[in-house]
Amino acid sequence: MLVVRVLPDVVRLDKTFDYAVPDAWQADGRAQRLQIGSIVRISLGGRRLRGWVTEVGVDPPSDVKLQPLAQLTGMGPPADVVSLAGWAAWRWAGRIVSLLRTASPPRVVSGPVPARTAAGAREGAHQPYGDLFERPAGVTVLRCPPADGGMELARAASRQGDALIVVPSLGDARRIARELRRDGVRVALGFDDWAVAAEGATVVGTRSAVWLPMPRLAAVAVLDEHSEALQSEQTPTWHARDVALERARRVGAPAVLASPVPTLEALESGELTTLGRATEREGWPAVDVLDRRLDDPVRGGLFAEGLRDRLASVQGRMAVVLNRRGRARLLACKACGELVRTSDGRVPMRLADDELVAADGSERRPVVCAACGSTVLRNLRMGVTRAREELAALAGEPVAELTADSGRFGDERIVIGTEAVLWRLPSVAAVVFLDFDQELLAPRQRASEQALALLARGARLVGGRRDGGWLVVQTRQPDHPVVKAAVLADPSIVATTEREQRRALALPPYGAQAKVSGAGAETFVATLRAAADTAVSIRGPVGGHFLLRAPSHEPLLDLLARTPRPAERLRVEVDPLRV
DNA sequence: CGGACAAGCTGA
DNA sequence: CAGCTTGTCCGG
Repeated sequence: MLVVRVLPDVVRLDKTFDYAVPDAWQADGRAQRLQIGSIVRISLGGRRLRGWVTEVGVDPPSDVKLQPLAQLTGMGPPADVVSLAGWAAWRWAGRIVSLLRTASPPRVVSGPVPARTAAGAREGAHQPYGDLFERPAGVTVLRCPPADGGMELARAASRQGDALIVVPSLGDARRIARELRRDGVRVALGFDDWAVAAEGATVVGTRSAVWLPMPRLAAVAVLDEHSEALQSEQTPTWHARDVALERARRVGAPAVLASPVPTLEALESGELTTLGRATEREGWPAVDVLDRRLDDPVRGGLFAEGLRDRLASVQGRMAVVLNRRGRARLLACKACGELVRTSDGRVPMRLADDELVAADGSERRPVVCAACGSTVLRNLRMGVTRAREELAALAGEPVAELTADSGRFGDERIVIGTEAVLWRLPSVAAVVFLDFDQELLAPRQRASEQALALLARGARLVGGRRDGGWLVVQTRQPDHPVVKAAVLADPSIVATTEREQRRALALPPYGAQAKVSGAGAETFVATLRAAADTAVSIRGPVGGHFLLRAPSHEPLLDLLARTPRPAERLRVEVDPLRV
């Protein structure tokens, strides 16, 4: 009698059960189609449930009488993806069921789709990036300029055979898939083409594409590796970059992580390649830094002295960015214009009663400017709507307003809004960051990295130096490494300073973190504390959550994996992007 | 997870 | 002691 082990599709259950394969299935071929990952229906405790086969040909336990499988629903993630899901469940302290759901076809796939013969891939005249995948299997980090859309890298990957090409957005995926198909490459575009991928194809898709079946994976490329869109916001908070790298490692395929602003995680995982100073400089636009400390401190306002000239001189559409959603308000000195910050300059301070208090509570001092000793401070906050009116007055022309959830615009030349303008406008001649200090001083561990990524996004929108594009950055910190990196088109400036700081503080990737929250957090953390693992430190509760830290992932993840979870809801975020 | 069943509490 | 809540266990 053939017995299979099945994991029911119930997250909280997290346990396998054995089932007998009905004899009739041998005759009609269903038994032969059963394999690891197959999706079946089972009855369990009187319920009908979906489940995944995790083992075929199990020794039947003698003490229980087995139920028969109720139905073979269709194909599921192949064995290597099931195994990858198991690894990811450990790596992000989640349940394998959540990951198998992500890895399963959205519609029933009863059999593989017949392979259409693809035309031979056309050889391009020039093949940049050609050698990146020829290196002995390993990880290469490609720092390419923002203007690079990644198409040539995708082509280079697909020349290796079936390539996995991961991008942050659906739009990117569609664009790359279209071009590759034009080249004659057999392409599966995301999960809608699950069955195509299962037959063997180059896969192009957003983060979930790392879970598609790829029987002949030959190369991996992750484009815009720095993008936050590559990490799942639901738990487990798996990161497509890390899953893709693990997948490449398992089959010995070469992998390239490409980004104009590679994360430290990427830089730690592979060898950095750049296109050379001259090419990189060409691929960044000119950056105009308007030092707000030089403005007339009494007039103040949202616009630097030189902005009106910029608005007038730029030909074509301009995007004006004012990030204002739930950000901490900033204070500046009315006399010298310096921002009010903690003594190490990293955290903005706010007025609380008659004292200055750091946004993270780490420091308090009397209401005095640290730079000039003045006691008169000014609030810098202003909303987008009022900013639009003032900007229209300054520019002497109509200005459109655009935010993530609202905003229609016609042919106004200037569009103001939150970060959304960088994602919703097709292309512009210039991008203005009205309040870049908001980004530089955001109370987040990755503020610098994210601020530079924002500039890179703006840079892609306006194109390279030769296209005449401009970035205009209003700031009180013109010497900040992020600003310098953009001005000099050299992201390594940020990488170097960030690396030092994160090493010193043992922050990722030089240490592991996990955020624990939810109703069951208290109980869970109590159990963790009882386990007394000296490598793992536990802080909290702060704002309803606990923060676990360890020098590396292993002790932290092993502890999380072996600690039983409480019945109440529990959210464990490993390597959270925002702490 | 959701159902089954046992133990504990309440009101008549 | 029925009727209801709460807790624990188990499913193949």
